[in-house]
Amino acid sequence: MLERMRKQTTPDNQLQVDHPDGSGYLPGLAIDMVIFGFHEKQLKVLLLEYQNTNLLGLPAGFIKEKENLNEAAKRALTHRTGLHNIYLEQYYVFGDYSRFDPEPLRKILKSKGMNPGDDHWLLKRFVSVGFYALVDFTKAVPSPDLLSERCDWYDLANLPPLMLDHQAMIEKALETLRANLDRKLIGFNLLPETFTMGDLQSLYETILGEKLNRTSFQRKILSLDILERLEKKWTGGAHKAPYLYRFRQSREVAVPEKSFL
Amino acid sequence: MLERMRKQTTPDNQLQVDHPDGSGYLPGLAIDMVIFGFHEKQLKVLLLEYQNTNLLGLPAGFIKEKENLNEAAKRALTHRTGLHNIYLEQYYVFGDYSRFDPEPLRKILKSKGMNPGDDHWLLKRFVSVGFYALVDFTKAVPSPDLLSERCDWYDLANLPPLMLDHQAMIEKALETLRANLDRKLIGFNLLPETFTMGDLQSLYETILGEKLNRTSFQRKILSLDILERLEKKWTGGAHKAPYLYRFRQSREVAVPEKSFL
DNA sequence: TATTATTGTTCCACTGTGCGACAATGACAT
DNA sequence: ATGTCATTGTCGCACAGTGGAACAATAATA
Repeated sequence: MLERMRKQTTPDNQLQVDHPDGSGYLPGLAIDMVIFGFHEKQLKVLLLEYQNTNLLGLPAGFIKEKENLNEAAKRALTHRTGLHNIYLEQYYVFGDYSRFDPEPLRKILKSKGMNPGDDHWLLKRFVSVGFYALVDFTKAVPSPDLLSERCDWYDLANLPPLMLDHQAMIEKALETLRANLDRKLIGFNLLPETFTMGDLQSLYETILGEKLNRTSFQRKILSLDILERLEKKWTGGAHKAPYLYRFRQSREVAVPEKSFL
Repeated sequence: MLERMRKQTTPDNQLQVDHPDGSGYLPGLAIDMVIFGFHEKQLKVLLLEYQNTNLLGLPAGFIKEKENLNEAAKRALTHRTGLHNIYLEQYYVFGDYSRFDPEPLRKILKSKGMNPGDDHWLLKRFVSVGFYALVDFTKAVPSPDLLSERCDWYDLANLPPLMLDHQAMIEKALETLRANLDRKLIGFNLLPETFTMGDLQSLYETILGEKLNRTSFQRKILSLDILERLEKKWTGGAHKAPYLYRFRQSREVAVPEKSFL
């Protein structure tokens, strides 16, 4: 009984960085994750900071020899955010040879007191599968991995310089999110469980990068019959209090739709 | 002068199948291609047939150590169809461990007179990047690869049993094509250079799997202002001859659009 | 109690779509 | 030649969906 209760989620951060051949993982294949959040009308991205290197980059992951690719991505996502059951989707494979540049990783490993040879598995060419995830900013608890010092949210609109091609990876993820936003109902994954119509609209406006008509937006969203209206919210604002809504469907599944905006 | 004229497209089929470690290629990573064609109101897929094995499968490819992933896919596509400048897009990475099954490949290698050991590189686990391509059926010249006996078109609506998870790969490719069809203008890549409005409509109907209204379809497509009307066609049919149209834009680039159907 | 900002809702003009109608046409049969 | 027939190009109309103005309701503040 007690054993069962004490049982922790495996830390599973036991990446064999010091083992030069990376045994146990598929060689040459990595996962890079763009984890989106939304807070104060701004899109956020979760980034890792590596100590003493001035380097910032996307959370990454590797695939175990007998593990599913998508499971490996879920695993990495859970470790960075503490969250389960998150909207997560492959969006592109970054496979250009020109991506290959071992220097940032070498710098990071050295900062960890290692002196990896040129044949260290982390310094070889990687093809990287890009995933993006949509999380509830208020629930995520960012935590760094073995190689990094900090894990924190950054404003998407104001990103610092990133290592390798991570900037381009984020841009492509945002493109994909934009394209999917009006075909699937995935936006809700970025909001807390209850929200106002204004919250939802400003989320859509931020992602799409354009103003939307207030009445049309409200009418369209409500006509989809996916929201449940709750009691009034009482904001601190000097104005009529808006209703709170809750998303009806399981927040996981994307409802296939004709473009609805 | 003559040398230049005689110069052939590199056969480049020199896959080192007999070399047990597959040197020169990225390990554990493959490309599988769903090549779509359209003929007589039917969607077609290009499949490879392996002699004496009763096995059918999708054209595949591997990535050279210093090659871009997308270039490797282009290379494979060109070798199977003889065509350059074809619409080609990544659509999903198949990375489940359960895909791993060396038996079909072993059978194929044996049929080629080889007796590969369990550690032969082609018998290891592969993660496969799925691409789909849209080609002009009338221009493609299917040709098999080193391991296969024949390369031919098959009716998508009536597929024979396929090896591994290739059936699911095709289904997912079709889903993606469907979703993209009304956001980008990629359908034209499946038609010859000139076509009638009826051809175009039946292409859309076949891909989407539903009847479309004739007058609305015509009005919508023409309003996009992407077609050039040519002289009349004269069909053998006992009815009014339809106009021929030609796609204006480069047939390569997908025009981003709000969903237009 | 008045003011102010925001929200919920209604209304109306405009656009786009589904669909029926009809004339035009090209091949074939008679 | 003439009539038949299937298909195509085009028009018109009813209907639905959208953008945007307008207005009343309301919650905090002055």
